Amino acid sequence: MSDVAARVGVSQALVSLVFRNQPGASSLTRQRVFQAAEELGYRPDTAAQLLRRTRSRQLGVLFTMRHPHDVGVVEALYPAAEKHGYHLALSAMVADRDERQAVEQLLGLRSEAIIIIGAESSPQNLVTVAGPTPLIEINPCTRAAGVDVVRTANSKGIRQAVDHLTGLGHRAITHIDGGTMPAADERRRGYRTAMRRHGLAEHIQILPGDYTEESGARAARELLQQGELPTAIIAGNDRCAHGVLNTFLRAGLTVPTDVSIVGYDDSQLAQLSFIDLTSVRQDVTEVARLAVQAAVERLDEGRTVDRDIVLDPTLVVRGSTGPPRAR
Amino acid sequence: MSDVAARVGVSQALVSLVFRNQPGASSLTRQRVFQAAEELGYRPDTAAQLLRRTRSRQLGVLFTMRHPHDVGVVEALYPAAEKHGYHLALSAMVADRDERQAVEQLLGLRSEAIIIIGAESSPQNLVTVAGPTPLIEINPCTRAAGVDVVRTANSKGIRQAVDHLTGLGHRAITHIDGGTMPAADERRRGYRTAMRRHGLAEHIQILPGDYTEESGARAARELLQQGELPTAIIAGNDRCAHGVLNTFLRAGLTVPTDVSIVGYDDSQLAQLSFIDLTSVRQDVTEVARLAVQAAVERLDEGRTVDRDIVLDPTLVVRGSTGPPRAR
DNA sequence: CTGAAAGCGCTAACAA
DNA sequence: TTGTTAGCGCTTTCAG
Repeated sequence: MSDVAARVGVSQALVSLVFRNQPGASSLTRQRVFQAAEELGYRPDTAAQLLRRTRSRQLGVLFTMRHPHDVGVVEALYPAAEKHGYHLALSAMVADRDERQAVEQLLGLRSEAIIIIGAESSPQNLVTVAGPTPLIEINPCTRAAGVDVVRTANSKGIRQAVDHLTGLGHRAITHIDGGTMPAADERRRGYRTAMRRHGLAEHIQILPGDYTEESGARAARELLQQGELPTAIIAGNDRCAHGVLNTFLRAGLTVPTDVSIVGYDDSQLAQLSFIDLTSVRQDVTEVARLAVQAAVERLDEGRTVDRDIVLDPTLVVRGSTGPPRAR
Repeated sequence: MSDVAARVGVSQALVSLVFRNQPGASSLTRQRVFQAAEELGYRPDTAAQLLRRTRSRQLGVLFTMRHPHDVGVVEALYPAAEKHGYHLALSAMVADRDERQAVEQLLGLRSEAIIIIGAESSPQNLVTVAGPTPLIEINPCTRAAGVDVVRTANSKGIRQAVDHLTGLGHRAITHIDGGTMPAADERRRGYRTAMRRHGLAEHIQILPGDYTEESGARAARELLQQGELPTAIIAGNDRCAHGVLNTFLRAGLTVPTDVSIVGYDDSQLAQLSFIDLTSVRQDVTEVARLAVQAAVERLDEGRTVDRDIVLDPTLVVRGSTGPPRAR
């Protein structure tokens, strides 16, 4: 930077102003600075900026790449953050690298807040690691004090699915749950409640799953072996539904004539023409927007009380659900 | 850090040594430093380290999250980098955020080299942006001078697929390509060559695709409409194969009895029990290892000539391929 | 084994 | 509109 300044014949501070688009430099100077920078191949050094600035204007993002829905959220976070003048620092949660380590990395880079997407473990220990840095969890497993949460009303989503199916005439509706995965608990409870509300308590059947395709396939095989199939299945998420769907197709059943299937997330998977899955939509753009907003409220607007932001999901009806075959 | 030093009653420099695990501090001092840090909640500041250190020991990673294979590579990069004492800085390529911007971010953070996974555009402009920073491309679309490349021998992989299918008795083998996507060109050429080598030039049929599920589904529908199905299909990648497979299943065909299908990547998708796709494997662990090694050679061992590292792929035979039905 | 001092590249507060 | 100064938190070098 001093090279650029020397070349133009001005002070470093002025060059700094120009690069930050701050007022206080004549347009002639601006031009000359940019030209000199171009010629010298100068690029501002983020590390030095980070060190010197009072604010880093960086949001840390903790994510896994294994769930299409989470991927969608990350993608949506970029424009959402930019709108408020923030940058994103990414850190992946992968095997052999626990969440704690990932958080440490983001903190070391001076992230002002950390957005965690679909963490599988409790945020409690992260709170102690993060200290005063605001934490925002998207679709967490469990809540913790001091953490903002953005999530969709899972029970409501499941209720919509059950309403839709009963409206079509279904009574034997089975749920394949997500075990201890994020939001699974709420979806399970929502299923029970909705079934009771429709007077279908005796048809309540919950099979264990973990949001993976294989868990869906396993559950489907189990149902096939039992011989007594339900007329509809609500899977814990789209991936699980995918496993159920394909396993049934392979077994020669037709969907939705033999069985109706509902997923959760309305991820790209559900939208594929040959999957064409009725699914409960969580709007990733909206989720991302609200997560960033929560961070901004903490950082720029002085909010200190926790927020629990709940979005209403919407059921997207596609070709995997229909009336049950008359029996 | 000065707080910690003051608390223990030593100089900052000593505390620094301790945190970097450098020799030159007594074990008593070490203990006391760590304890004081714990009590004060001290965490070394990455920005300051980055600024001061002569080497950042950071590798930038540019990636998309949409292809399961790429995700696998990113995950494998963490341990590979750590083995050489490097950290990873992640930057996603998403819509509205071009590769150039992503590279700028990584460069600003002082990445010593940048590993690019499956970029869809030519690396040529990135070379000018990166300047002297080594670039390593994993499965690129096109090669560029000054860039190391790690890839699998795509033509060899396709040849193995063709060999496998002809060995089963197939003659009408169609390829659904990846258009302008990474490695698609080579796979297409490999297909043509292998078919000719088996004297099946007249059976060469290439349908357009783009590595997405939908492109596979589209191609499959087209084949169904034509009425004249090949006995086997080699898809450009696993996602495409997935679209083909499901579309055929939906249409009432059985795989592999009616049609055999081969994918490419051997991603998690192919490994799912209900997909069970014969696929050409690219070993992500090995790819990641070699990419990091290429960076290390440039950075620590003074290599300046470009390298083109080609891995041998291996065909993983699963349930989606079998002998053709006698006609 | 330990400490003092310089400075990485930049920004913020002030002075001109 | 521009320049001066001080220092962010750490590492490095050199001297004890």
